[in-house]
Amino acid sequence: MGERRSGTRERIQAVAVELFAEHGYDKTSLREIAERLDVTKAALYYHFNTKEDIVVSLFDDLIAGLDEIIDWAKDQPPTPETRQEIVRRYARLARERPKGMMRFIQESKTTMQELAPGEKLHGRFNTLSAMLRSPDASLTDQLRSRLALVPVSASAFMLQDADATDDERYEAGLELALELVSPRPAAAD
Amino acid sequence: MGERRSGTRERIQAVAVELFAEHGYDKTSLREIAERLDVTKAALYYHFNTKEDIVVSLFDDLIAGLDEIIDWAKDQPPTPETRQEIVRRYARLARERPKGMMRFIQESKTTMQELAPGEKLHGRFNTLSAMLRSPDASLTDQLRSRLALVPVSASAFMLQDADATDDERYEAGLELALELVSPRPAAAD
DNA sequence: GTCTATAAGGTGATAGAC
DNA sequence: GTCTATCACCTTATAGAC
Repeated sequence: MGERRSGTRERIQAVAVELFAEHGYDKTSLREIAERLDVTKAALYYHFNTKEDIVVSLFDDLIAGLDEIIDWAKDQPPTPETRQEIVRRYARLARERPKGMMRFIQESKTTMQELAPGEKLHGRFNTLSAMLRSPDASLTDQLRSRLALVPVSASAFMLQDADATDDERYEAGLELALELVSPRPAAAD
Repeated sequence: MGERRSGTRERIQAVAVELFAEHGYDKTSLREIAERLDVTKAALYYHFNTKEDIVVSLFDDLIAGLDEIIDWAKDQPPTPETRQEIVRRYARLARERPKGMMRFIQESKTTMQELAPGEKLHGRFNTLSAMLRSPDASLTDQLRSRLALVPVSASAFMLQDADATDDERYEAGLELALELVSPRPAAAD
């Protein structure tokens, strides 16, 4: 689809996701987005029909990325190695999103669920989590598999006070996630 | 302070936290809260000066609970047993809050941070997390300690699709949190 | 302690000029 | 592709009666 016009659409997305992550979707007004871009609200409506459409366009991109991982994983054997590779691919995906994207979806679940593609995204995360555990997993293991992707998406802002570079935060998130999907030796006490 | 009048204040809090958890703070209007209680918006203003005051009253209660745990823990040796007991006390605290409270603070961080006591709450969680690790912890261990309390507050809704009772979800959250703060044996592969 | 009525302001969205 | 001007709506909050 030929949408190589002036890049305004992409600039709107970039500014929007940043503001959504910082103040939340509801508290971010179109006026605020427009001001930051030095255009008027009306200009936004040339590129997106509604405010919700902005966030939908953001989610669709992420959903496509998750689908790629799911499509790959469903043909793999359910081994620890596969699970670790899922985590690595997810980490790469998260890292490639615009700043604020993962924080937005992580900290605004309540908002998300009222949006149309929020349901879709939720479903993809469920699918991915299910691939990180065996079908007969205990309740604790189910919870572990659902928690496993959190450090990857959240390390950036969960460690924001820590003295570290973005790369180090990323590595820490990946390491913890890998640990959560790897076989655990008998517990010590 | 003698506030034993009719319990309307408490009913407002209970309804508010439920709606905040479900739709988010911003999307929940005072009209909605009032309707659910079969009173008018103006009646709410007799009990709370502003909408924000409702959420502040909710947070203050939780902060007091966290302070109790912190006060106890700061006189204990920094052993695995102490960390496990912190987790157990936090789990008990979370369990005793009104339904929706933990989900609200977990899924509405963006909203929270703009509210006055949100900062305070954030600080208490930081303090508690610091008590769950050694001062020279690696970045991954720092992340682990920050993640450790999540399953406790989030098991109820992270496992909402699972076939289990509330008690079982609670136990699973506690078990996983305990695992995250307990010494780990050498990794297997 | 709760009501009716209303004020003041921001919001998402649209029409039509350029 | 962006503008000005405007609309209808909903919000938080207040004044004053009962």
